[in-house]
Amino acid sequence: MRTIRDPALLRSVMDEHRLSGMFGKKTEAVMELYGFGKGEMICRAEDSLDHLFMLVRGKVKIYRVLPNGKSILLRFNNPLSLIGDMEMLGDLKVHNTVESVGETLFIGIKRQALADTAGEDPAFLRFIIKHLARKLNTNSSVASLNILYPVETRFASYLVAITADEHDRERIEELKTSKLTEIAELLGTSYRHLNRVIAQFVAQGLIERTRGALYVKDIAGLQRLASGTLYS
Amino acid sequence: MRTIRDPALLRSVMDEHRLSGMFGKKTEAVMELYGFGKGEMICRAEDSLDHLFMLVRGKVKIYRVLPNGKSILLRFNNPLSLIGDMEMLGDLKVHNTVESVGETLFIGIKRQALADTAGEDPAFLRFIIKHLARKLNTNSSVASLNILYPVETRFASYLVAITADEHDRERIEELKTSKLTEIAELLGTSYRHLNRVIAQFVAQGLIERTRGALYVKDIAGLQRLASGTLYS
DNA sequence: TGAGCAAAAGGACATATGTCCCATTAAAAA
DNA sequence: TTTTTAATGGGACATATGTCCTTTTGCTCA
Repeated sequence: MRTIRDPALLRSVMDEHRLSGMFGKKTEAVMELYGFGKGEMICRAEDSLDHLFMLVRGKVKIYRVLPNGKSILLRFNNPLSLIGDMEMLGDLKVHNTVESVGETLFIGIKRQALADTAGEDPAFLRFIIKHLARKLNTNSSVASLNILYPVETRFASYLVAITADEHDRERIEELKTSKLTEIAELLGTSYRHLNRVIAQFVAQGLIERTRGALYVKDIAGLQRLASGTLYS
Repeated sequence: MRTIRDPALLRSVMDEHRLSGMFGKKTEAVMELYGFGKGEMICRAEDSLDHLFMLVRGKVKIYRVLPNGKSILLRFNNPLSLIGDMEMLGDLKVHNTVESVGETLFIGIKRQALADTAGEDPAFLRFIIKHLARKLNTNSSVASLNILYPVETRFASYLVAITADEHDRERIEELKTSKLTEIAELLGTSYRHLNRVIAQFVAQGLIERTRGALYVKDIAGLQRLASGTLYS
């Protein structure tokens, strides 16, 4: 982790995410920029966090390691998202591991500063609340989805979500097989099983598979399969 | 839902949960008491909520109904817990159904009052944040637990949690079979399968079963099975 | 271009769990 | 107490998914 002292950049990323003027002056005054490199950990279970981070550039991967050593990928987060809100503001221990996927940039607020200034700033607190509420909501959805639907449905839902993200491009290049393992984890299943489901989708003409890349052929069909369930 | 105008009771329940003086005067001024009867719905999906509720007496059951009609029991909440925090403060739609298990009593704050006063009260906002963080944390734990462990482990974990709640009484009277169906839902499994696991636990001498009631015989053994995973 | 290798896909079998239905037991009514 | 009924438990089989390992594919380098 490196501290980046660059007021101009700070102002720029704040504009980028429409954060300027959203918090009180005091809160803004204690914000600093931090950079993380590829694969670097922002936090891991049992750490004590010293900062509240707002991801403003790059992507992070959030997963949880369980007592038996298994780990489950919880989600990828893109800007703007908060890291450490639960821990810093909810007095909780860190439970999830957060890893920088590529280069990432965060706005950070030190614990002490948080208590002194941001913690008294209603605008800031409401901002945190909105994010927490959104996280909780997504989390609940995904949790019920995972427990009530088979992988087939979840994967269809995932494909729909991803494809929507990717705008009108129907090709999902990110799905190179190195990523399939990751998707399997995200869906809470094994690579083997995901593979089975993919084969089935291909047989049904829903998607095509070439050299490890997947192409969505029939988004409507996938939506039908996902039957209203959606990731987030 | 009935409005209960009883300042003395309000003061009493606030004391009971150490809420007195926790919020600003303005916030306290807009709090009111509401009562719900057995089986009454506090809210259900797609409703628009008019109040933020704090459960101060009784127990509520929170579940989610999914597009395919299936429903999953998310959790039971005891005082002190918040209902409508995500919706009122996070601008989200209601997704979960909240049902009063017996008679329940809530402190309610009207939407408008919330925006006018509580929304500007840092103490109140921090209180909300703590609760949201806690909910999110519980939720994530349960979600990963559900996806990574078999019902056997989850049920062991559930028994340990319940037994701990019940203090040193090792008998779990609430587990009358009418409740077993509910527990099955909570665990995200079928009654049939839960039954199988119970039979197995009985065979292993971990619990005993008589006329629909379960008795924990070997809590240490259950803890071993739960292997560090815990509900909440 | 072909041998060797690594990545990806798939086969076989085991386990976890769901569904359907029947048997058994407890509760209620006669 | 006997009969009826509903609640509870369990059997049989189907499906979803995991694990392990083999086959296939595509790639690299000689």
